[in-house]
Amino acid sequence: MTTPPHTAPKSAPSDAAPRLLSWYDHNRRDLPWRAKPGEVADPYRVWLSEIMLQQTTVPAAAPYFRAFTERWPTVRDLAATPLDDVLVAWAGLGYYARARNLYKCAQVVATERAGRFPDKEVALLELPGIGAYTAAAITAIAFGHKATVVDGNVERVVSRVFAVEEPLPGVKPKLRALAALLTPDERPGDYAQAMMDLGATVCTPRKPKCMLCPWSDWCAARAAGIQEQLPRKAAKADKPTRRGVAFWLLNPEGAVLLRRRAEEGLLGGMTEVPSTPWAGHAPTDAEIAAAAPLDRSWRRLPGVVRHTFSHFHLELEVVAAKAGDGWRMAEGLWVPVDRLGGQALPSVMMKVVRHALAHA
DNA sequence: CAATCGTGGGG
DNA sequence: TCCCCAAGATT
Repeated sequence: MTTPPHTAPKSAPSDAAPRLLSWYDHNRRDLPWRAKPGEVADPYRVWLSEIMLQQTTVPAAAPYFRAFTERWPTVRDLAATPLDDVLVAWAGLGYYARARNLYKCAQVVATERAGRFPDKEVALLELPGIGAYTAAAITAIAFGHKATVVDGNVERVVSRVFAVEEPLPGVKPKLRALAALLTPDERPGDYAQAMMDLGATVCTPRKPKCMLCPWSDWCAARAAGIQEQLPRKAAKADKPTRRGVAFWLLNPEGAVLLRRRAEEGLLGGMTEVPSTPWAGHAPTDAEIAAAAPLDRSWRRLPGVVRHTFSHFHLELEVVAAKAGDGWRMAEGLWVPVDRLGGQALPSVMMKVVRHALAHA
């Protein structure tokens, strides 16, 4: 990789890593998946936590981690359970491909590797749901082997200390190379977590607390006064709005009609309240009639359910009906309203349920 | 390789 | 209210 002429030479003090580790030792955070000093890390717990933490905040992941590890203490326990139980337990956490890949990975580790995770990045990368970041994190944190962990925190820290002004995501390879340059041979797991802790608590996206930073004395971005502007990022595409109509159908036994979504794609494998397709336009009467699970007179409930996914906004109207005679003709599963908690309902569908119960 | 894939909290 | 963002992976 060549250094652009306008960029200052990259260098770090030789004691950069020891200083960060010292900071880490004095600012240790107590997280549910983190081994206490002297404890041996459990690769299963490290793996599970890293999957849950992908693009997910610590407060959001923590209760799920506790529930999973209590119910499935080992990877073999997880592998022995039905996929649908895992999807129910994951419901609400988002990015459901993670849950499907988590399950696949548990199957492979349990059946082909005797319940033991590989301790090398190249082998970890072969497993479902494990990419460059997670492979490095498991290698360093679970096995104590040197690996360069690069997540959003590390990218931010590195882009600042070296004042890298090229925008993400194009500059990722360069940031990775710089991060590798900083990575020490000693205490690989602690160093990886220290970098992420630094980014999460000190070198934050907005208002970084440079006064508390162990690297503030050599941080190039701080010296230039541009720390709050780094890392630069390419502009994001704006989110379109999609619209649909959801069908709240109750049978004479007080059960509601639900369906299982396709295994792939958005909310793959999760449970839903039946609806029209979600399109860029409000569904027409014909589209509504075509999507209705039964030919009934539907009553429109007041209000709209709004939800924002990763790449579009959704507005759902909800219509309701009593199934009456012939309700068994409808395709799907009938679930008593008081047992909806046992279903793999993603957050958007929980909103629909709450809306229907409040207005129906 | 750009797009896809959730959710909830914070400014 | 709205946009930003969080311990990314997959195609």
